[in-house]
Amino acid sequence: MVNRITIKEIARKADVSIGTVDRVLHNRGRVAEATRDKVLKIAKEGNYSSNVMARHLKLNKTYRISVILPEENNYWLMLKEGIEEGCEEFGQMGFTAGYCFVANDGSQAMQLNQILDSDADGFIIAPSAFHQQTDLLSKLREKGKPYVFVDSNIIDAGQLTFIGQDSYRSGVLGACLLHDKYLSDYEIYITTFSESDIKEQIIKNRIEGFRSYFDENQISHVNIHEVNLEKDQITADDFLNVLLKHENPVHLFIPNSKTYKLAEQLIQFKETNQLRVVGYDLLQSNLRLLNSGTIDYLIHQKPKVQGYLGMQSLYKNIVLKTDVPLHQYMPLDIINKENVMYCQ
Amino acid sequence: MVNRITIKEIARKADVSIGTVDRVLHNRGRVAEATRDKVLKIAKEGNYSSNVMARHLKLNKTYRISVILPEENNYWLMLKEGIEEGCEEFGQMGFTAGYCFVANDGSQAMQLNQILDSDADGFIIAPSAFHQQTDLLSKLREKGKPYVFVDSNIIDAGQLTFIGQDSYRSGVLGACLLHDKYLSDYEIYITTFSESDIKEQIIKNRIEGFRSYFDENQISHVNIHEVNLEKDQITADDFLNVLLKHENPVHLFIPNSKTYKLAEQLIQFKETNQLRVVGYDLLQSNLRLLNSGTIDYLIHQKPKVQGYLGMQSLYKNIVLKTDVPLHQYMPLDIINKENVMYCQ
DNA sequence: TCACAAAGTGTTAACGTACACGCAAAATAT
DNA sequence: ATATTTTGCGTGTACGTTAACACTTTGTGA
Repeated sequence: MVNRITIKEIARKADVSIGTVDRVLHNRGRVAEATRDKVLKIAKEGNYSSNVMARHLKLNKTYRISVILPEENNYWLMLKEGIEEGCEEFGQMGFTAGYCFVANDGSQAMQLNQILDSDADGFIIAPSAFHQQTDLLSKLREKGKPYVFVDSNIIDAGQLTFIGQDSYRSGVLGACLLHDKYLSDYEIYITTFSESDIKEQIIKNRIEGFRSYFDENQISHVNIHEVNLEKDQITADDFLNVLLKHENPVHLFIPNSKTYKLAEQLIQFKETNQLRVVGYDLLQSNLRLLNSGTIDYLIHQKPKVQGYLGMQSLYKNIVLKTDVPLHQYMPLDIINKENVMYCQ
Repeated sequence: MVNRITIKEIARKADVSIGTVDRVLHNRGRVAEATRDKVLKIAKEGNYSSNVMARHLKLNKTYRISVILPEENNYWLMLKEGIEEGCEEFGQMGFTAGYCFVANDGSQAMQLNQILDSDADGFIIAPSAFHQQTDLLSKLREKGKPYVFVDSNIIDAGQLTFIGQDSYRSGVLGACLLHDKYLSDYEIYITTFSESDIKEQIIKNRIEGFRSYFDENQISHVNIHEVNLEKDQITADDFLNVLLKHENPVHLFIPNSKTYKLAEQLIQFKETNQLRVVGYDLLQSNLRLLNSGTIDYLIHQKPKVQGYLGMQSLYKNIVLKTDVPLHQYMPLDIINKENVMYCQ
């Protein structure tokens, strides 16, 4: 990186003007084949790469990043925080971000069209923000605008990169946290709620991973139940009664961020049944339950870091023009009462 | 950050030349009091901050960062990796790093003097690299060079920032991971080795935190033992026998990265005693023991991220000239077999 | 043969900053 | 009164890149 060759030097070595070198390097034609080859050879030998500072100074361009998120809750605001941090760091390069929280009603299409019209230079998208079908992505592809997926992925959708967890493995981890070797027979309840399609898929993966742990390790003293409270039309109180009726001890795996929806029931559950509760995501409400000892472990996705990495990826793509890996898997963070205070 | 006022604009508004504005902003004198005030007022109103790109382009300066680490093992090489990543990202700004692994013999002073003479622009230092007393830090302070501590801290030593864990809280976490509510009386062995002063302090903090967990939660069915294998002159095999003789089940807390030194004994221990082993740091050898199920949890400090943050902090200080927090605490990462593959 | 396009190349002015230099006016010294 | 220094300020150039523009030379069609 140090002592890189400059256009001026290439020009001198090739005995042409910097204008010609520029035309060669930028493929804007009208250069004799022989000259072209000579310049390219020298550039390659000198390991030329354009000076980002100088280019940015000349172009004096600002880059607007449009961020598309589902709702303005605690979780997504943490992601936003990370993006803001990125703006601060890449602000010198002229990076700014604008946010759109997509409404879950008829106005989604209109909102997304507005975003398209605003013509940003890059996008950070949480796919679960798409409450209905959309052709936003294909339009972005047509325009050649880079977009990054955070939190959840869509396979082969032309994204620059995906930043998030491997949901299958996070399920395996959840299982491991609920595995008790010394306990004789015990029950595990997997509790879900109905969600949007994309989230549904993530939760399916988590559950698959969760079950695979017990299958692959041939653990048979565990009885796994799966309950979708909304689909099965069970109230939280009824569910609590089901849990308490068991003679065996009971563990709980809640493969979504909505643990808080069972808050009151969980507190009661914990009073009589000392077994573990594993949930997802450090929402404010979940944090309270963690601190009070109601939730034992949360699997955390570091939304703030996701946001930061999203900005960083766009910076690398747009400004540095370097490659970005297609998958940037976030660590599967285990959070409990004792390490939550240093959790990013 | 966007649409910042430029020197030229300030000059126009103040009805002076850019040279005068420059003299004011850089305090290089020979400006009339009245002019000075006028320029400063306009600069402040326009929220002036110098354009880092332009300045860097003009100065065309490269920054050399000198990295001082204890030894070239797995752990510190991960930290180096993070620094290299930072070099890549800030390479456009002319950042490069050079490494010095300090020998643990008489040549330390000579090595450190060489580093001083090489006259780098910033330093990343793992304080445990100082095997003997040194006045390197005071010399760096005299020269006004910024230095960052990673891994372990020295209080009030003039560092730009410290990047690492809160060792006390990490001990608390370790205790939590070894806390079994349903077990009747059981034993916990805290196993240490002799270390350099600075590391000794960290380990003392971890143990203090560890013990405080059981004290504060008034947990009395746990008997905690502390053994320094080197000081107490106990061989690993003898230690194993001590563990196996207990009638109560036994947990192990090894508050340093040297779990691997007990590898064979631990494997035997695990065969008869199914209780948990908690260690520190994802060394290659510890990783093997984790994957084989011998170690249950490792508390991980993300050395790679520490390295990256070190470079980032120096970049922010040297180039952006922004403030950096004095403490940047790393998360207390819980690593087990199931999440180790996505661990940074 | 001339006009005029096309191909191939060079020149130049920015972007915002830093800093050396120069020049006038005022202040001081001789 | 003249010489010299000091004070206050403006000018110009360079960093590396981009892109508009201008200039030659050759090719093409009427």
